[in-house]
Amino acid sequence: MNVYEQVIELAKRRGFFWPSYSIYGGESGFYDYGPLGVLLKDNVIRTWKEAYVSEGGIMIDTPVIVPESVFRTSGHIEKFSDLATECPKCHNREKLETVMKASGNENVINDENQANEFLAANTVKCVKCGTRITKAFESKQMFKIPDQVNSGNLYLRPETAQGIFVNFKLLNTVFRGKLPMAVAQLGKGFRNEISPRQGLLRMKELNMGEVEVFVIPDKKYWKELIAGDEIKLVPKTGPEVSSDVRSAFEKGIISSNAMAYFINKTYDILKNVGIKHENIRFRQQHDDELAHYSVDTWDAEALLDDSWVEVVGIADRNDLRKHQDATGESVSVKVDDADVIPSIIEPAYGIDRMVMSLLMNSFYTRENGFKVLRIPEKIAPYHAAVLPLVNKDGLDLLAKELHEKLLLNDPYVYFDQSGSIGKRYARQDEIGTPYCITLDHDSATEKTVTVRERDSTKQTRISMDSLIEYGIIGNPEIRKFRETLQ
RNA sequence: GCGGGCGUAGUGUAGGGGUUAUCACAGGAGCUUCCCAAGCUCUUGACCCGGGUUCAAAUCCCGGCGCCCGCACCA
Repeated sequence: MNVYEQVIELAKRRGFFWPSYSIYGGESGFYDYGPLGVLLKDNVIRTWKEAYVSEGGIMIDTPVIVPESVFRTSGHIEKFSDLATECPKCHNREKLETVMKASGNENVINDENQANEFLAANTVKCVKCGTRITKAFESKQMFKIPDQVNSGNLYLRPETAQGIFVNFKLLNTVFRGKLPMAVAQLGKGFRNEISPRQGLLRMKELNMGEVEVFVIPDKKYWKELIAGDEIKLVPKTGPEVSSDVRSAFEKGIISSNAMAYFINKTYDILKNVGIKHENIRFRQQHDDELAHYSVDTWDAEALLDDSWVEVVGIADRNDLRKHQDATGESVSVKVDDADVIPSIIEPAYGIDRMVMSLLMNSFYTRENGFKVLRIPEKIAPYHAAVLPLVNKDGLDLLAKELHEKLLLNDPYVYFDQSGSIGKRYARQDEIGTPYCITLDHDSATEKTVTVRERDSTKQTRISMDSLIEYGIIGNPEIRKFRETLQ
Protein backbone atom coordinates (compact mmCIF):
# COMPACT_ATOMS: atom_id res chain seq x y z
CA MET A 1 0.00 0.00 0.00
CA ASN A 2 1.28 3.46 -0.80
CA VAL A 3 0.98 6.35 1.64
CA TYR A 4 -2.24 7.56 0.06
CA GLU A 5 -3.93 4.21 0.56
CA GLN A 6 -2.65 3.88 4.10
CA VAL A 7 -3.87 7.36 5.01
CA ILE A 8 -7.29 6.67 3.48
CA GLU A 9 -7.52 3.44 5.48
CA LEU A 10 -6.47 5.11 8.72
CA ALA A 11 -8.72 8.10 8.11
CA LYS A 12 -11.78 5.91 7.81
CA ARG A 13 -10.90 3.60 10.67
CA ARG A 14 -10.06 6.33 13.16
CA GLY A 15 -12.62 8.86 12.03
CA PHE A 16 -10.87 11.60 10.08
CA PHE A 17 -12.95 11.29 6.91
CA TRP A 18 -14.73 8.82 4.67
CA PRO A 19 -16.85 8.77 1.50
CA SER A 20 -20.32 10.27 1.94
CA TYR A 21 -23.61 8.39 1.71
CA SER A 22 -21.96 4.99 1.67
CA ILE A 23 -25.00 3.12 3.03
CA TYR A 24 -26.83 4.25 -0.11
CA GLY A 25 -24.03 3.05 -2.36
CA GLY A 26 -21.98 6.21 -2.15
CA GLU A 27 -21.89 9.39 -4.20
CA SER A 28 -18.57 10.09 -5.80
CA GLY A 29 -16.99 13.45 -5.19
CA PHE A 30 -18.29 13.92 -1.67
CA TYR A 31 -16.59 13.17 1.63
CA ASP A 32 -17.66 13.46 5.26
CA TYR A 33 -15.29 14.73 7.92
CA GLY A 34 -15.51 12.49 10.96
CA PRO A 35 -14.94 13.35 14.64
CA LEU A 36 -11.18 13.78 14.37
CA GLY A 37 -11.29 15.24 10.89
CA VAL A 38 -13.49 18.11 12.01
CA LEU A 39 -11.01 19.03 14.74
CA LEU A 40 -8.08 18.72 12.37
CA LYS A 41 -9.73 20.75 9.63
CA ASP A 42 -10.70 23.45 12.12
CA ASN A 43 -7.09 23.73 13.17
CA VAL A 44 -5.98 24.14 9.58
CA ILE A 45 -8.62 26.80 9.08
CA ARG A 46 -7.62 28.56 12.29
CA THR A 47 -3.98 28.61 11.21
CA TRP A 48 -4.95 30.08 7.85
CA LYS A 49 -7.30 32.63 9.38
CA GLU A 50 -4.88 33.76 12.04
CA ALA A 51 -2.14 34.11 9.45
CA TYR A 52 -4.24 36.61 7.54
CA VAL A 53 -5.85 38.45 10.41
CA SER A 54 -2.40 39.03 11.89
CA GLU A 55 -1.36 40.31 8.49
CA GLY A 56 -3.96 43.04 8.80
CA GLY A 57 -6.44 41.24 6.58
CA ILE A 58 -10.19 41.55 7.10
CA MET A 59 -12.80 38.84 6.68
CA ILE A 60 -16.17 38.43 5.06
CA ASP A 61 -18.76 35.68 4.67
CA THR A 62 -21.04 35.74 1.63
CA PRO A 63 -23.65 33.29 0.23
CA VAL A 64 -22.77 30.13 -1.66
CA ILE A 65 -25.70 30.84 -3.99
CA VAL A 66 -24.93 33.48 -6.57
CA PRO A 67 -27.08 35.07 -9.29
CA GLU A 68 -26.16 34.39 -12.88
CA SER A 69 -25.41 38.04 -13.58
CA VAL A 70 -22.36 37.94 -11.32
CA PHE A 71 -20.87 34.95 -13.13
CA ARG A 72 -21.67 36.51 -16.50
CA THR A 73 -19.50 39.43 -15.52
CA SER A 74 -16.75 37.25 -14.09
CA GLY A 75 -16.65 35.15 -17.25
CA HIS A 76 -17.57 31.89 -15.54
CA ILE A 77 -20.80 31.41 -17.48
CA GLU A 78 -19.03 31.69 -20.77
CA LYS A 79 -15.92 29.75 -19.84
CA PHE A 80 -17.38 26.91 -17.84
CA SER A 81 -20.16 25.57 -19.94
CA ASP A 82 -18.33 24.38 -22.99
CA LEU A 83 -19.99 22.52 -25.77
CA ALA A 84 -18.18 19.25 -26.18
CA THR A 85 -18.28 16.21 -28.43
CA GLU A 86 -17.41 12.58 -28.04
CA CYS A 87 -16.35 10.33 -30.88
CA PRO A 88 -18.87 7.45 -31.20
CA LYS A 89 -16.05 5.05 -32.09
CA CYS A 90 -12.92 5.86 -30.12
CA HIS A 91 -14.68 7.91 -27.42
CA ASN A 92 -12.17 10.68 -27.67
CA ARG A 93 -13.60 13.85 -26.15
CA GLU A 94 -12.91 17.28 -27.50
CA LYS A 95 -14.33 20.73 -27.33
CA LEU A 96 -16.82 21.30 -30.15
CA GLU A 97 -14.77 24.28 -31.23
CA THR A 98 -11.68 22.12 -31.67
CA VAL A 99 -13.27 19.47 -33.90
CA MET A 100 -15.11 22.10 -35.91
CA LYS A 101 -11.91 23.97 -36.66
CA ALA A 102 -10.08 20.76 -37.51
CA SER A 103 -12.78 20.02 -40.08
CA GLY A 104 -12.48 23.49 -41.56
CA ASN A 105 -15.50 25.12 -39.96
CA GLU A 106 -14.87 28.48 -38.44
CA ASN A 107 -18.47 28.99 -37.20
CA VAL A 108 -18.89 29.63 -33.52
CA ILE A 109 -21.88 27.84 -32.05
CA ASN A 110 -22.97 28.45 -28.48
CA ASP A 111 -26.18 26.50 -28.33
CA GLU A 112 -26.56 22.76 -27.94
CA ASN A 113 -29.51 22.46 -30.37
CA GLN A 114 -27.83 24.56 -33.02
CA ALA A 115 -24.71 22.46 -32.63
CA ASN A 116 -26.61 19.24 -33.15
CA GLU A 117 -28.37 20.63 -36.22
CA PHE A 118 -25.03 21.69 -37.63
CA LEU A 119 -23.46 18.29 -36.98
CA ALA A 120 -26.42 16.56 -38.65
CA ALA A 121 -26.09 18.70 -41.76
CA ASN A 122 -22.31 18.83 -42.01
CA THR A 123 -19.49 16.36 -41.79
CA VAL A 124 -17.30 16.93 -38.76
CA LYS A 125 -14.70 14.33 -38.01
CA CYS A 126 -13.00 13.06 -34.90
CA VAL A 127 -9.52 14.55 -34.72
CA LYS A 128 -8.06 11.24 -33.59
CA CYS A 129 -9.68 8.51 -35.68
CA GLY A 130 -11.65 10.37 -38.33
CA THR A 131 -15.06 8.96 -37.46
CA ARG A 132 -17.95 11.33 -38.10
CA ILE A 133 -19.25 13.09 -35.03
CA THR A 134 -22.99 13.59 -34.83
CA LYS A 135 -23.72 14.78 -31.32
CA ALA A 136 -22.68 17.66 -29.12
CA PHE A 137 -23.52 18.11 -25.47
CA GLU A 138 -23.06 20.79 -22.91
CA SER A 139 -20.33 20.24 -20.37
CA LYS A 140 -21.23 22.28 -17.32
CA GLN A 141 -18.68 22.86 -14.64
CA MET A 142 -20.91 24.92 -12.40
CA PHE A 143 -23.98 23.63 -10.56
CA LYS A 144 -27.09 25.47 -11.65
CA ILE A 145 -29.98 25.63 -9.22
CA PRO A 146 -33.13 24.51 -11.04
CA ASP A 147 -36.74 25.70 -10.91
CA GLN A 148 -36.30 29.33 -10.27
CA VAL A 149 -39.67 30.95 -10.58
CA ASN A 150 -39.40 34.62 -9.87
CA SER A 151 -35.73 35.39 -9.93
CA GLY A 152 -33.18 34.78 -12.62
CA ASN A 153 -30.93 31.76 -12.70
CA LEU A 154 -28.87 30.96 -9.65
CA TYR A 155 -25.65 29.00 -9.35
CA LEU A 156 -23.58 27.42 -6.62
CA ARG A 157 -20.34 29.35 -6.56
CA PRO A 158 -17.24 27.63 -7.98
CA GLU A 159 -15.06 30.10 -6.06
CA THR A 160 -15.71 32.39 -3.12
CA ALA A 161 -13.83 35.29 -4.68
CA GLN A 162 -16.75 36.96 -6.40
CA GLY A 163 -18.44 37.49 -3.04
CA ILE A 164 -15.48 39.67 -2.12
CA PHE A 165 -15.29 41.53 -5.44
CA VAL A 166 -18.97 42.52 -5.46
CA ASN A 167 -18.52 43.91 -1.94
CA PHE A 168 -15.30 45.73 -2.70
CA LYS A 169 -16.66 49.24 -2.19
CA LEU A 170 -18.35 48.41 1.13
CA LEU A 171 -15.28 46.59 2.37
CA ASN A 172 -12.96 49.39 1.40
CA THR A 173 -15.16 51.91 3.19
CA VAL A 174 -14.96 49.79 6.33
CA PHE A 175 -11.22 49.70 5.76
CA ARG A 176 -11.34 53.51 5.67
CA GLY A 177 -10.47 53.86 2.02
CA LYS A 178 -6.95 52.51 2.26
CA LEU A 179 -4.89 50.42 -0.09
CA PRO A 180 -3.48 47.87 -0.10
CA MET A 181 -6.28 45.85 1.49
CA ALA A 182 -6.53 42.10 2.02
CA VAL A 183 -9.91 40.41 2.38
CA ALA A 184 -10.25 36.74 3.26
CA GLN A 185 -13.22 34.45 2.97
CA LEU A 186 -13.61 30.88 4.10
CA GLY A 187 -16.39 28.84 2.59
CA LYS A 188 -17.67 26.06 0.44
CA GLY A 189 -17.20 26.07 -3.30
CA PHE A 190 -18.82 23.71 -5.77
CA ARG A 191 -17.41 22.28 -8.97
CA ASN A 192 -19.06 19.73 -11.16
CA GLU A 193 -15.99 17.60 -11.65
CA ILE A 194 -16.37 15.13 -14.47
CA SER A 195 -14.35 12.54 -12.67
CA PRO A 196 -13.69 13.26 -9.01
CA ARG A 197 -10.97 11.06 -7.56
CA GLN A 198 -8.26 10.83 -4.96
CA GLY A 199 -10.30 11.35 -1.83
CA LEU A 200 -10.21 14.86 -0.49
CA LEU A 201 -8.04 16.03 -3.36
CA ARG A 202 -10.83 16.42 -5.88
CA MET A 203 -14.31 16.90 -4.55
CA LYS A 204 -17.45 18.43 -5.98
CA GLU A 205 -18.02 20.33 -2.76
CA LEU A 206 -14.88 21.76 -1.27
CA ASN A 207 -13.66 24.04 1.48
CA MET A 208 -11.83 27.06 0.17
CA GLY A 209 -9.94 29.81 1.91
CA GLU A 210 -9.54 32.62 -0.55
CA VAL A 211 -7.74 35.88 0.03
CA GLU A 212 -8.07 38.85 -2.28
CA VAL A 213 -5.25 41.31 -1.87
CA PHE A 214 -6.13 44.61 -3.50
CA VAL A 215 -3.05 46.50 -4.54
CA ILE A 216 -2.12 49.57 -6.55
CA PRO A 217 -1.72 48.24 -10.10
CA ASP A 218 1.57 49.82 -11.09
CA LYS A 219 3.27 48.71 -7.87
CA LYS A 220 1.54 45.53 -6.75
CA TYR A 221 3.13 46.14 -3.40
CA TRP A 222 2.08 44.70 -0.05
CA LYS A 223 4.92 44.90 2.46
CA GLU A 224 8.66 44.91 2.46
CA LEU A 225 10.02 41.48 1.64
CA ILE A 226 12.11 39.58 4.10
CA ALA A 227 14.58 37.03 2.87
CA GLY A 228 12.86 34.04 4.44
CA ASP A 229 13.57 30.38 3.73
CA GLU A 230 14.92 29.08 0.48
CA ILE A 231 11.90 27.91 -1.46
CA LYS A 232 11.73 25.69 -4.52
CA LEU A 233 10.50 27.79 -7.40
CA VAL A 234 9.68 26.48 -10.86
CA PRO A 235 9.28 29.47 -13.19
CA LYS A 236 7.48 28.95 -16.48
CA THR A 237 10.55 30.05 -18.39
CA GLY A 238 13.19 27.86 -16.89
CA PRO A 239 14.32 25.11 -14.55
CA GLU A 240 13.66 24.83 -10.84
CA VAL A 241 15.61 27.18 -8.63
CA SER A 242 15.92 27.33 -4.88
CA SER A 243 15.69 30.87 -3.64
CA ASP A 244 14.24 33.08 -0.98
CA VAL A 245 11.45 35.27 -2.32
CA ARG A 246 13.30 38.55 -1.90
CA SER A 247 16.11 37.59 -4.22
CA ALA A 248 13.66 35.86 -6.56
CA PHE A 249 11.80 39.16 -6.84
CA GLU A 250 14.98 41.12 -7.30
CA LYS A 251 16.08 38.77 -10.07
CA GLY A 252 12.72 39.08 -11.78
CA ILE A 253 11.75 35.45 -11.31
CA ILE A 254 8.67 36.64 -9.44
CA SER A 255 7.03 39.62 -11.08
CA SER A 256 5.67 41.59 -8.14
CA ASN A 257 6.31 42.34 -4.51
CA ALA A 258 2.85 41.14 -3.51
CA MET A 259 3.19 37.86 -5.42
CA ALA A 260 6.57 37.24 -3.79
CA TYR A 261 5.28 38.19 -0.37
CA PHE A 262 2.32 35.83 -0.51
CA ILE A 263 4.34 32.98 -1.96
CA ASN A 264 6.49 33.22 1.14
CA LYS A 265 3.46 33.55 3.40
CA THR A 266 1.80 30.56 1.80
CA TYR A 267 4.98 28.57 2.23
CA ASP A 268 4.96 29.43 5.95
CA ILE A 269 1.33 28.41 6.34
CA LEU A 270 1.86 25.09 4.58
CA LYS A 271 4.92 24.40 6.70
CA ASN A 272 3.08 25.33 9.88
CA VAL A 273 0.21 22.93 9.23
CA GLY A 274 2.67 20.09 8.79
CA ILE A 275 3.82 19.84 5.20
CA LYS A 276 7.57 19.24 5.06
CA HIS A 277 9.52 22.04 3.43
CA GLU A 278 11.21 19.68 0.99
CA ASN A 279 7.76 18.59 -0.17
CA ILE A 280 6.62 22.10 -1.04
CA ARG A 281 7.32 23.88 -4.29
CA PHE A 282 5.86 26.81 -6.19
CA ARG A 283 5.28 26.32 -9.88
CA GLN A 284 4.38 29.12 -12.21
CA GLN A 285 1.58 28.16 -14.57
CA HIS A 286 2.28 28.19 -18.30
CA ASP A 287 0.27 30.59 -20.38
CA ASP A 288 -1.93 27.86 -21.80
CA GLU A 289 -3.01 26.60 -18.38
CA LEU A 290 -3.92 29.94 -16.88
CA ALA A 291 -7.50 30.44 -15.75
CA HIS A 292 -9.49 32.85 -17.89
CA TYR A 293 -9.23 35.58 -15.28
CA SER A 294 -5.53 35.37 -14.53
CA VAL A 295 -2.44 36.78 -16.20
CA ASP A 296 0.05 35.12 -13.87
CA THR A 297 -0.40 32.27 -11.38
CA TRP A 298 1.96 30.47 -9.07
CA ASP A 299 0.66 27.19 -7.66
CA ALA A 300 1.85 25.90 -4.34
CA GLU A 301 2.27 22.18 -4.81
CA ALA A 302 2.81 19.41 -2.28
CA LEU A 303 4.69 16.23 -3.08
CA LEU A 304 2.36 13.34 -2.30
CA ASP A 305 3.38 9.79 -3.23
CA ASP A 306 5.83 11.02 -5.84
CA SER A 307 3.47 13.40 -7.59
CA TRP A 308 3.06 17.11 -7.13
CA VAL A 309 -0.46 18.18 -6.21
CA GLU A 310 -1.75 21.73 -6.36
CA VAL A 311 -2.77 22.87 -2.90
CA VAL A 312 -2.86 26.65 -3.26
CA GLY A 313 -3.10 28.85 -6.33
CA ILE A 314 -1.83 32.42 -6.19
CA ALA A 315 -3.29 34.32 -9.11
CA ASP A 316 -2.72 37.80 -10.41
CA ARG A 317 -6.20 38.81 -11.54
CA ASN A 318 -8.23 41.85 -12.36
CA ASP A 319 -11.95 41.35 -11.81
CA LEU A 320 -12.92 44.69 -10.35
CA ARG A 321 -13.13 46.65 -13.58
CA LYS A 322 -15.46 44.04 -15.07
CA HIS A 323 -17.90 44.53 -12.22
CA GLN A 324 -17.66 48.28 -12.57
CA ASP A 325 -18.38 48.04 -16.29
CA ALA A 326 -21.32 45.71 -15.70
CA THR A 327 -22.99 47.61 -12.89
CA GLY A 328 -21.84 51.18 -13.27
CA GLU A 329 -20.77 51.11 -9.63
CA SER A 330 -17.40 52.71 -9.19
CA VAL A 331 -14.66 50.53 -7.76
CA SER A 332 -11.92 53.09 -7.82
CA VAL A 333 -10.00 54.24 -4.80
CA LYS A 334 -8.33 57.63 -4.31
CA VAL A 335 -4.59 57.24 -4.13
CA ASP A 336 -2.59 60.48 -4.04
CA ASP A 337 -5.45 62.35 -5.71
CA ALA A 338 -5.71 59.84 -8.51
CA ASP A 339 -8.54 57.37 -9.05
CA VAL A 340 -7.16 53.87 -9.07
CA ILE A 341 -8.85 50.57 -9.80
CA PRO A 342 -6.90 48.06 -7.72
CA SER A 343 -5.25 44.96 -9.10
CA ILE A 344 -5.66 41.74 -7.20
CA ILE A 345 -3.24 39.15 -5.95
CA GLU A 346 -5.28 36.14 -4.87
CA PRO A 347 -3.88 33.34 -2.74
CA ALA A 348 -6.62 30.66 -2.89
CA TYR A 349 -6.20 27.77 -0.48
CA GLY A 350 -7.75 24.35 -0.93
CA ILE A 351 -8.44 23.56 2.71
CA ASP A 352 -9.25 19.90 2.07
CA ARG A 353 -6.09 19.49 0.04
CA MET A 354 -4.14 21.01 2.91
CA VAL A 355 -5.69 18.47 5.28
CA MET A 356 -4.88 15.58 2.95
CA SER A 357 -1.35 16.86 2.34
CA LEU A 358 -0.57 17.29 6.00
CA LEU A 359 -1.87 13.82 6.81
CA MET A 360 0.23 12.26 4.07
CA ASN A 361 3.26 14.28 5.16
CA SER A 362 2.72 13.31 8.80
CA PHE A 363 2.22 9.63 8.19
CA TYR A 364 5.00 7.47 9.47
CA THR A 365 5.40 3.76 10.12
CA ARG A 366 7.62 2.70 13.00
CA GLU A 367 9.97 -0.23 12.63
CA ASN A 368 7.52 -2.38 14.58
CA GLY A 369 4.84 -1.56 12.02
CA PHE A 370 2.83 0.82 14.19
CA LYS A 371 1.55 3.91 12.53
CA VAL A 372 2.13 7.45 13.71
CA LEU A 373 0.79 10.77 12.53
CA ARG A 374 3.48 13.29 13.30
CA ILE A 375 1.12 16.25 13.11
CA PRO A 376 2.36 19.57 14.56
CA GLU A 377 1.16 19.90 18.14
CA LYS A 378 -1.12 22.86 17.47
CA ILE A 379 -2.75 21.17 14.49
CA ALA A 380 -3.38 17.75 16.05
CA PRO A 381 -7.02 16.97 16.90
CA TYR A 382 -6.13 16.38 20.55
CA HIS A 383 -3.26 18.04 22.38
CA ALA A 384 -2.84 15.32 24.95
CA ALA A 385 -4.35 12.19 26.43
CA VAL A 386 -4.59 11.49 30.14
CA LEU A 387 -3.96 7.84 30.96
CA PRO A 388 -3.94 6.04 34.31
CA LEU A 389 -1.16 3.46 34.13
CA VAL A 390 -3.44 0.90 35.72
CA ASN A 391 -7.04 1.05 36.84
CA LYS A 392 -6.54 0.33 40.51
CA ASP A 393 -5.27 1.88 43.69
CA GLY A 394 -7.25 4.98 42.86
CA LEU A 395 -5.08 5.90 39.88
CA ASP A 396 -8.09 5.94 37.60
CA LEU A 397 -9.87 8.39 39.88
CA LEU A 398 -6.79 10.55 40.21
CA ALA A 399 -6.46 10.58 36.42
CA LYS A 400 -10.07 11.58 35.95
CA GLU A 401 -9.62 14.38 38.40
CA LEU A 402 -6.57 15.68 36.53
CA HIS A 403 -8.40 15.36 33.23
CA GLU A 404 -11.25 17.50 34.52
CA LYS A 405 -8.84 20.16 35.68
CA LEU A 406 -6.94 20.21 32.38
CA LEU A 407 -10.17 20.61 30.46
CA LEU A 408 -10.72 23.97 32.13
CA ASN A 409 -7.74 25.30 30.17
CA ASP A 410 -7.86 23.18 27.06
CA PRO A 411 -10.84 21.19 25.82
CA TYR A 412 -8.71 19.11 23.48
CA VAL A 413 -7.52 16.63 26.07
CA TYR A 414 -8.55 13.00 25.73
CA PHE A 415 -9.04 10.44 28.47
CA ASP A 416 -8.49 6.71 28.00
CA GLN A 417 -8.37 3.96 30.60
CA SER A 418 -9.09 0.88 28.51
CA GLY A 419 -6.45 -1.62 27.48
CA SER A 420 -2.79 -1.86 28.33
CA ILE A 421 -0.74 1.29 28.51
CA GLY A 422 1.17 0.35 25.34
CA LYS A 423 -2.04 -0.06 23.44
CA ARG A 424 -3.24 3.33 24.54
CA TYR A 425 0.02 4.98 23.51
CA ALA A 426 -0.32 3.34 20.12
CA ARG A 427 -3.88 4.60 19.72
CA GLN A 428 -2.82 8.16 20.43
CA ASP A 429 0.18 7.88 18.10
CA GLU A 430 -2.14 6.86 15.33
CA ILE A 431 -4.36 9.92 15.68
CA GLY A 432 -1.43 12.27 16.11
CA THR A 433 -1.82 13.25 19.75
CA PRO A 434 1.54 14.85 20.62
CA TYR A 435 1.59 14.11 24.38
CA CYS A 436 0.43 11.32 26.65
CA ILE A 437 0.13 12.16 30.31
CA THR A 438 0.42 9.03 32.42
CA LEU A 439 -0.34 8.72 36.12
CA ASP A 440 1.54 6.10 38.11
CA HIS A 441 2.05 5.35 41.83
CA ASP A 442 4.35 8.28 42.31
CA SER A 443 1.62 10.52 40.96
CA ALA A 444 -0.48 9.94 44.03
CA THR A 445 2.28 10.69 46.49
CA GLU A 446 4.39 13.26 44.63
CA LYS A 447 1.74 15.01 42.56
CA THR A 448 3.74 14.41 39.39
CA VAL A 449 2.99 12.72 36.09
CA THR A 450 4.98 11.42 33.17
CA VAL A 451 4.67 13.13 29.82
CA ARG A 452 5.45 11.04 26.77
CA GLU A 453 6.33 12.77 23.54
CA ARG A 454 4.84 11.13 20.48
CA ASP A 455 7.70 11.20 17.95
CA SER A 456 10.53 10.16 20.24
CA THR A 457 8.35 8.11 22.63
CA LYS A 458 10.56 9.56 25.36
CA GLN A 459 9.19 10.60 28.72
CA THR A 460 9.78 13.22 31.33
CA ARG A 461 8.25 13.72 34.76
CA ILE A 462 6.61 17.02 35.57
CA SER A 463 4.35 18.33 38.27
CA MET A 464 0.60 18.17 37.98
CA ASP A 465 0.41 21.77 39.13
CA SER A 466 2.47 22.90 36.17
CA LEU A 467 0.12 21.15 33.77
CA ILE A 468 -2.93 22.58 35.46
CA GLU A 469 -1.53 26.07 35.54
CA TYR A 470 0.09 26.31 32.10
CA GLY A 471 -1.82 23.70 30.13
CA ILE A 472 -0.16 21.46 27.59
CA ILE A 473 0.69 23.55 24.56
CA GLY A 474 3.14 26.17 25.71
CA ASN A 475 3.84 24.52 29.04
CA PRO A 476 7.37 25.62 30.00
CA GLU A 477 8.39 22.24 31.39
CA ILE A 478 7.21 20.44 28.26
CA ARG A 479 8.99 23.07 26.15
CA LYS A 480 12.21 22.44 28.03
CA PHE A 481 11.80 18.69 27.64
CA ARG A 482 11.24 19.07 23.91
CA GLU A 483 14.48 20.98 23.56
CA THR A 484 16.39 18.04 25.00
CA LEU A 485 14.93 15.84 22.25
CA GLN A 486 16.31 17.86 19.33
C1' G B 1 -17.43 10.23 -19.39
C1' C B 2 -14.60 6.00 -21.99
C1' G B 3 -11.49 1.39 -21.44
C1' G B 4 -9.52 -2.21 -17.88
C1' G B 5 -9.42 -4.28 -12.86
C1' C B 6 -11.95 -4.82 -8.22
C1' G B 7 -16.45 -4.73 -4.50
C1' U B 8 -17.12 -10.39 1.78
C1' A B 9 -17.71 -7.31 9.57
C1' G B 10 -14.75 -0.90 11.44
C1' U B 11 -9.92 -2.55 8.83
C1' G B 12 -7.15 -6.28 6.12
C1' U B 13 -8.55 -10.97 4.15
C1' A B 14 -10.15 -16.70 3.02
C1' G B 15 -13.67 -19.14 0.34
C1' G B 16 -17.33 -19.77 -3.24
C1' G B 17 -24.49 -22.76 -6.81
C1' G B 18 -26.95 -25.93 -0.95
C1' U B 19 -21.69 -23.89 4.64
C1' U B 20 -23.47 -22.29 11.27
C1' A B 21 -19.34 -17.82 5.49
C1' U B 22 -12.61 -18.28 7.24
C1' C B 23 -8.85 -15.87 9.83
C1' A B 24 -6.39 -11.74 12.03
C1' C B 25 -6.51 -6.95 13.94
C1' A B 26 -9.72 -3.30 15.80
C1' G B 27 -14.34 -2.52 19.03
C1' G B 28 -17.37 -3.83 23.79
C1' A B 29 -17.69 -6.37 28.99
C1' G B 30 -14.62 -8.55 32.67
C1' C B 31 -10.00 -10.65 34.89
C1' U B 32 -4.89 -9.51 34.98
C1' U B 33 -1.24 -5.72 34.46
C1' C B 34 3.64 -0.11 37.48
C1' C B 35 5.25 2.21 30.87
C1' C B 36 4.88 1.12 24.86
C1' A B 37 -0.88 -2.89 20.25
C1' A B 38 1.26 -8.79 26.28
C1' G B 39 -2.18 -12.79 28.24
C1' C B 40 -7.06 -15.16 29.54
C1' U B 41 -12.72 -15.44 29.37
C1' C B 42 -17.08 -13.74 27.15
C1' U B 43 -19.02 -10.74 23.16
C1' U B 44 -20.83 -7.21 18.85
C1' G B 45 -20.25 -7.28 13.71
C1' A B 46 -20.08 -8.67 6.66
C1' C B 47 -21.13 -11.29 1.16
C1' C B 48 -22.44 -3.04 -2.57
C1' C B 49 -27.65 -2.47 -4.81
C1' G B 50 -31.42 -4.20 -8.32
C1' G B 51 -33.08 -7.66 -11.92
C1' G B 52 -32.41 -12.50 -14.30
C1' U B 53 -31.10 -17.95 -14.56
C1' U B 54 -32.02 -21.97 -10.92
C1' C B 55 -35.60 -26.27 -6.66
C1' A B 56 -31.71 -23.14 -4.47
C1' A B 57 -27.47 -17.15 -5.83
C1' A B 58 -22.87 -14.26 -1.46
C1' U B 59 -21.20 -17.55 -5.60
C1' C B 60 -23.33 -17.64 -12.56
C1' C B 61 -25.43 -13.65 -16.14
C1' C B 62 -27.14 -8.47 -17.03
C1' G B 63 -27.72 -3.48 -15.31
C1' G B 64 -26.67 0.25 -11.67
C1' C B 65 -23.54 2.39 -7.88
C1' G B 66 -18.77 2.80 -5.70
C1' C B 67 -13.34 2.28 -5.52
C1' C B 68 -8.47 1.77 -8.12
C1' C B 69 -5.38 2.33 -12.75
C1' G B 70 -4.91 4.59 -17.67
C1' C B 71 -7.23 8.45 -21.19
C1' A B 72 -9.91 12.88 -21.08
C1' C B 73 -11.36 16.85 -17.61
C1' C B 74 -9.56 19.86 -13.39
C1' A B 75 -11.87 27.86 -13.87
